[in-house]
Amino acid sequence: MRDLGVLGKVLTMTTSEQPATLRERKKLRTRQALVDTAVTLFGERGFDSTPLDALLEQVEVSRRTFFRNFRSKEDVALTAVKQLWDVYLEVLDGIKKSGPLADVFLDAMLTTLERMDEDWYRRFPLTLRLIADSPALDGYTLRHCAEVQAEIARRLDVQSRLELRLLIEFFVATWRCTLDEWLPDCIPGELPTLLRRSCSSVNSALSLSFMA
Amino acid sequence: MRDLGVLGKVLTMTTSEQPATLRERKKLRTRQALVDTAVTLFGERGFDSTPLDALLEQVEVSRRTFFRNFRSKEDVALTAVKQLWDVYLEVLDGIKKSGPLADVFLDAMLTTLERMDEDWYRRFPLTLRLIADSPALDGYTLRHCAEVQAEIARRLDVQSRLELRLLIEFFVATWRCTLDEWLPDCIPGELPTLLRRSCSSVNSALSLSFMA
DNA sequence: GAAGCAAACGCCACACTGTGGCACTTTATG
DNA sequence: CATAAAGTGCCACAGTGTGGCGTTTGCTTC
Repeated sequence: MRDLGVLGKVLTMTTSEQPATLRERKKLRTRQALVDTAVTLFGERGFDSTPLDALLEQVEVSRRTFFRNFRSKEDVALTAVKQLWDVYLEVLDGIKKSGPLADVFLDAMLTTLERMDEDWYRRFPLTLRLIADSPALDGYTLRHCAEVQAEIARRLDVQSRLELRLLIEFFVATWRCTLDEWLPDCIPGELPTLLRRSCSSVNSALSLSFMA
Repeated sequence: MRDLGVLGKVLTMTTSEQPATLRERKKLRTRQALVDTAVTLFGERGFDSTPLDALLEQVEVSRRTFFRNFRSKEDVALTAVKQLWDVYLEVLDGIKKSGPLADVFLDAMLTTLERMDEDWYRRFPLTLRLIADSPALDGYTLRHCAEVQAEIARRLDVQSRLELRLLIEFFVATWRCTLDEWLPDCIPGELPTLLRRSCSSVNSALSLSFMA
């Protein structure tokens, strides 16, 4: 529970395992409060222009406690993003077997999207808007993606490391492009459709030419 | 000269246009000193563990002056990266005409690499090592890449925006993979070779499968 | 249930980054 | 030479993130 790492589970909300001890439940409750309040508060007042103290005041926690749970102001804002990739890595471990890797990556994401619960689908779009409005948050997110990509590569075993690295980069890039298309409306049911479309556009994208 | 934007020319070292006025030459001299000292100083003591004051003290500039020239500590460290993309955008404007876009992107980068001077090939590897050692710097770099990508997309005109966006993402991702392969030795002459190899691996990467 | 223990918390002080105000110096210009 | 403008330095401040340390709170064992 002292993980706090960029990888590794951040909040155990997806598997809904209730911690036995009261202490851990309390701790988890304040973390949840911080996450929820952060997304809404930053959404109202803007991430960059909202001091961390405003969040701490509202949730009534000291700064010391906050930084024991999150490594930075960006960290708490991006919880939804981290949760997605945590689940994705779990899913990938479960289903990686055979066939084209590109399909495996896509299927894993589709499965991941099915696993996320309603609350996540409420917070995730809010988080995406925060990212779109704050370059600092965007940089932090991209960095997180890079670490996830390295983790994916670490768990797979193929002939060419370069080609594996490239494929992972392409898949995550495609995912991010898909999110940009999803962003305006953010209808949960459309996300898998958009992702499939993006993936099926990859080949024509590579052979793209100038307009006539 | 008051640009300071993430895009747009940072230092006019590539085209070597001497500013007429003494004032501008002075200013440029301090900027050069800051850039040079930053790369070496951060290289010796580490980016994260070197306070900005150490740099200011060595160059003998006040903090106020520094922040008039650079927008952040990361900014001055990444000058070489920014210069590369500045030149790339220039080159792209000059040669974009017809044929497959993927080839255009690759050719533009090869031309760009030819245009960079010896001093840049000295500073760029140092900068890459700084990035590899500092997550904060890495995030900043990725964010800069994203802005460059948006700028490239803005300057081109093709049928499908999504496919264009994808292709640009893929190219830049390929470039970053190439840099990782180049990093250990950093022999200038090998960079074009490695880049060509990465680009020619794209298709096989997309059809990658698990090991037998 | 009481004593003891460990985890979590709050408070305080500090280092570092980045910004704004204002006075002072230097350079360009008439 | 005088004046305006650009550049600089100094000072103070807001915000983020860290470490020390005493105190509270929940857990454990008798």
